[in-house]
Amino acid sequence: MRELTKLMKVLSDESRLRVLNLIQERECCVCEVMQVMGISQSKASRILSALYDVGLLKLRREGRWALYSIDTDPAKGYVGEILAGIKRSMENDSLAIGDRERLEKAERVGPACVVGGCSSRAVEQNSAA
Amino acid sequence: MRELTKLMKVLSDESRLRVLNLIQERECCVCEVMQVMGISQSKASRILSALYDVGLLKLRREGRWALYSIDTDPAKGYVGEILAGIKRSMENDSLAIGDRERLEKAERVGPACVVGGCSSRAVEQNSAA
DNA sequence: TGCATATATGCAAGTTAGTGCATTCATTAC
DNA sequence: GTAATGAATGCACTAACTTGCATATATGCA
Repeated sequence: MRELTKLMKVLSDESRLRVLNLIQERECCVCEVMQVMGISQSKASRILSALYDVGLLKLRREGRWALYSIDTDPAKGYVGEILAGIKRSMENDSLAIGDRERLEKAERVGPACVVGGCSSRAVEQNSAA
Repeated sequence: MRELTKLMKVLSDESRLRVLNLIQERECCVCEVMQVMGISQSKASRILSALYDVGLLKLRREGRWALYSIDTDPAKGYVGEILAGIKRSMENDSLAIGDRERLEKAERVGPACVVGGCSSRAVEQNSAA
């Protein structure tokens, strides 16, 4: 029960749901997440850590990059069921669609670029959807 | 997205998940929920209201009683998917099992009894599960 | 060895959420 | 009508969460 509560708590934040949506699309590094969502590096890192801590993501290190992807542990079928529901609800969501589109164009350039403001196109939106 | 976030927020609290578990079992009134969970009347009412507000429950009035049950709106299939996952995770949870067992013995006696302490057997537990 | 880059984290401030108490509302019975 | 009962809610307080800023850690490269 504690485990379920923790899982649901992590999934109760819009930013985290949006990031989950990205990673359900493909493996991402921290800098890609911050690019696409237009958020700070610390925020992106914390979101990924939170999703990781409850077992939703797995981490693969490649050089300096931390690459996160969905951890499909077959032992916990109920998690997959919940994730499937979330994914389904985001299929037609305009905000989620926009994020996925930006993800296609995202490059693994590192956070420095974003700090400089070159990716200001992807400012965090007030979720009109 | 806002809608999904609101839903997940409501489902991110242990007490609310436990109540959901009860109502997935059968229709409940406020006083039954407070009996089974050993919580205050205002807390029980607020939990049910929260679940109701996001569309998870429907309300039926019978005399002085407010009877809540799962609202299975077919329009939002993703909600059913998430609920199914939650239900599945609670099937083998000891805390949820205990709640369901107490629900079998619960009577619709009204909150006055609980305040007096006659149902003190069902004190809220610190979720050992 | 030293510097640059990608990520993680301690701390502090602001915000939000959960809960008990008391009160109010709504329905029924007298 | 009034009283009683089940449920809902305003208020105040505490706890928990979120986030930005600054800093620390870790890896790669010269």
